[in-house]
Amino acid sequence: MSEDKPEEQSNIIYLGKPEPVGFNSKTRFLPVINNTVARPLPVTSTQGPVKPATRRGRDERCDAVQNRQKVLQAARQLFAERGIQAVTMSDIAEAAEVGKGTLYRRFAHKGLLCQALMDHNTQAFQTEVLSGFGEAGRQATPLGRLQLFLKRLMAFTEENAGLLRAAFEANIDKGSTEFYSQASYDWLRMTMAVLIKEAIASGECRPNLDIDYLADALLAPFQVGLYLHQREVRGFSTERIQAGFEQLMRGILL
Amino acid sequence: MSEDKPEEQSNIIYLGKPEPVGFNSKTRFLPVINNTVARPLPVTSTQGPVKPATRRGRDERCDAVQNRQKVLQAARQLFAERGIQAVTMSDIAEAAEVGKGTLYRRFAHKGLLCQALMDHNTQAFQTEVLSGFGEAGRQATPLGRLQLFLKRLMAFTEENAGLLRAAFEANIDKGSTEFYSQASYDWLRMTMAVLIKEAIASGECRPNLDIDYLADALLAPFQVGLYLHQREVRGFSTERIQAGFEQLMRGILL
DNA sequence: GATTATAGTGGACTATAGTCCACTTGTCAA
DNA sequence: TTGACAAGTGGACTATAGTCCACTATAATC
Repeated sequence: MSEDKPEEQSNIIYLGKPEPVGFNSKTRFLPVINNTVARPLPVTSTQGPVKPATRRGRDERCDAVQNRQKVLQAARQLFAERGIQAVTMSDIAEAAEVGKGTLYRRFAHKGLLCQALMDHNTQAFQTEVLSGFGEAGRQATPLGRLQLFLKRLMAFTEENAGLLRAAFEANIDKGSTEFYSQASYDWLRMTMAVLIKEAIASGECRPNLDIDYLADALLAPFQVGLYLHQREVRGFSTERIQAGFEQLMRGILL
Repeated sequence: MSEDKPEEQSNIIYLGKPEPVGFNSKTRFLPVINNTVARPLPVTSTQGPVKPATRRGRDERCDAVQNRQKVLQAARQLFAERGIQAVTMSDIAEAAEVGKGTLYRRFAHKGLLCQALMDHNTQAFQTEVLSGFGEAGRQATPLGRLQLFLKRLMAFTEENAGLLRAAFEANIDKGSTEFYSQASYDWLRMTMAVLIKEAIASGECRPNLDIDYLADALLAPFQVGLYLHQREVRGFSTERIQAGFEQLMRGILL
């Protein structure tokens, strides 16, 4: 990773890692760290004052902070006006009144910019998961929480469909396998793995499962391209998808 | 679809459609139609003489046929020399000694060109599936054939990894949901659906499954980006993937 | 074999992504 | 305060994808 390039965040706090403990454990309700912007940001939000220092301990310059905000604001507005696909990086730079170098320094490509725009929603999602889904989650069994997680993932996909789609496309453009190395996917996978593990521990799932494989495999049907195809092109309802997935978890074999 | 644009093939012959009958039925061992090149081509191969006429009944011009061959040959060689990613469409046009207009008329983007280069392998795959996997298939139960199918799909993915990856990336570039509308994916899904249906009929799978949903969901873990990530980045063996998928089909619930 | 409609051709051209680097600004520490 | 230097900036520039269209070759028809 080069010195001056936008760095991909990796200090997300995972559920149950490195020593997975009970999902309900108080100690696990940790803050979620933003994982979508170019630089480490505080827990609060993309908007807030930037505290975390760079390698040498120097604060992010305030003109840089301003420019980041101008870029995000311009992108939000242009996306709303013309649709995400129709907006180019140059458009955004121009509307934000910054140079392309500045834009690309923060957001190496449109996908990362889209991820940054989803930041607030992403954090809400992560926080909810880490909090164990509030009251509903506390009353549920581990398997119930796994199902709550997937339901919440579907809702997240629905409400961020446009940005997720654009982010996916831009990320794939950088290499189709690298998508699965991203922190955001990693977080989904780790969360899924913990939830499966706990469902095994509670006796609701079979023992001796290949958890790491199954975490991937069970997330795969929710991959944004396929999910949106099912919803928009094939006309599947969310209920149908949920029910179908339920069948998958139960297994197709008699 | 505009008149002069490369058309995406759609006259694949599906297993068991529109009236699905027994997989073993002799009548179903139909020829497979090429689904990867810009124009309808005969069953035999991309190389063979071109017969099928255009809408008005005129044969494809022989200079066009030659140029198609020159393009494919040039692409094959350049891909081998420099790697697929490093070769641009202009490189290919230049090496094939044709103009860019000619190149794009046949292959609207690199993905379709990659698909055309896999054509031979794709046909071999489809033929094998339609033939019921030869002797091994005839001795297997419907569920056994479903497993043979997925094993063969994995082998196909392994042997065409580079082209599949490039084709996937280029296709996603045109819209992440459209990938799943392609004839090639459609063929996989329909095949999967028939195999599940037959396994239900034979009593090996639960009845009342949402076959159309499950066909997608069970193919999703084999999506090329995820599969190659598991193989190359995470170091999963093909055996591990097969075993994990077996667990998925059995269901994770106790 | 001449005619004609039209498929096919090629390369100039446009659009966009993304890089590069000389220059400017802000922060720190002396 | 100020000097040094890292961080940040912006726009010219390069690379590539993909379009467009005047022109050419050829298959079908007369």
